[in-house]
Amino acid sequence: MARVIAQQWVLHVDLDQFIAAVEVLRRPELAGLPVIVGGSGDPTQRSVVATASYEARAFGVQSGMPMRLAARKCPEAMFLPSDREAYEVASDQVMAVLRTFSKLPLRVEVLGWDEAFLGAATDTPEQLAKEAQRAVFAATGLWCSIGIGDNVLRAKMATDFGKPAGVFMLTATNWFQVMGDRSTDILWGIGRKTAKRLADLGFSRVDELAAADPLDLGRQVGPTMGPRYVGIARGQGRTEVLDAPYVPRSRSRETTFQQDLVDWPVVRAEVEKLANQVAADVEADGRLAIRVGLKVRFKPFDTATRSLPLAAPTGDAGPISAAALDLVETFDHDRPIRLLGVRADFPVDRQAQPANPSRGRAGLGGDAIS
DNA sequence: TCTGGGGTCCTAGGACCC
DNA sequence: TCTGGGGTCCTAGGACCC
Repeated sequence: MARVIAQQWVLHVDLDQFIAAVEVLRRPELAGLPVIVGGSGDPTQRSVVATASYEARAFGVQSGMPMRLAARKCPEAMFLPSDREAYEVASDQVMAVLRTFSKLPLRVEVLGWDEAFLGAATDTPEQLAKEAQRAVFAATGLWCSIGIGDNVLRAKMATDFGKPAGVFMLTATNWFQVMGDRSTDILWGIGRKTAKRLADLGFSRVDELAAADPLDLGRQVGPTMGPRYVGIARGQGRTEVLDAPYVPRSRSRETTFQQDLVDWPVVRAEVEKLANQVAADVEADGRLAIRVGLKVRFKPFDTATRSLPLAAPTGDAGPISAAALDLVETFDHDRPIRLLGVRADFPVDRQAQPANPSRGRAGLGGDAIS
């Protein structure tokens, strides 16, 4: 008798209102109330909403929204400061559960604090998803939603339909039925700007973009991006879950000042501070930087960046901050500064496979685009 | 827009070279 | 100087994601 091989599935695990949920866990009296987390917790300061609880979202508060605006929409909310360390601890617990809860061999690809792909060969993916939800809740008190797909893109897109605390499956079979008439900007990798550009070219809906000729679109938006957008609209994506460790391409630190900087010696001092932090991060990675970049955001909100190769690869604060200070002199000294940022780049190893392509831009690939 | 911080990747244009 | 035709590298900016 032929041995039946279980089907390969991708599960996308996404914690529900993660940051707000972690805050409510340690302050149970906040349960059921509108909670908004971001910045220092003072909604009159320059910052944005990191996460709003479902109760706060009912008032129109969303992630990424300026805190001042959130405070206007929902003045009775509890405003809390963002506490990275607490979220990292909670995230590590969740990822540890995902690596161990099942007897099946699983691949785990971490996408961020509150997201991961699971790769598994099973004929009962819904059952596996529910086991994962129960295991995460039992260990951490946090609920997650899970999207199941035949590749990473479909799994990722499925999750939103399962929220909160549910499971949803999206495959080649129901992709167009579920997604076809939606606007392209809900797709992973297509944002507001690109959706507008595509709409101007006649592709507003997912099914319209999916029917486009990849090479034609490539001529209009670039040879890489054209075929990629069409592939995304068709629901195509990588089928393997990559559990290789994440290898950063760069390290950066930036600060938005509560009052714009106008005093150049202060600007230099802030750049040096940031450069020293970046150098410490580089050193902690045990790697050598080859290039340093400086980002300057002027009043009101226009941003410029400049960068310089280092004379020799280094992890030392001396040359990194010297390069950042050289760069700062090339900018306009007469304009108030809202933000400063320093970045160090590592060499790109063209041999190495992207260690974790789902960080940053959408990590697609896999299926050929025909 | 009142618009954070930490990342990744792609593209266009200029510089440079033969 | 009335100024070729690539190829490649570097840089800044833009778009996107969590």
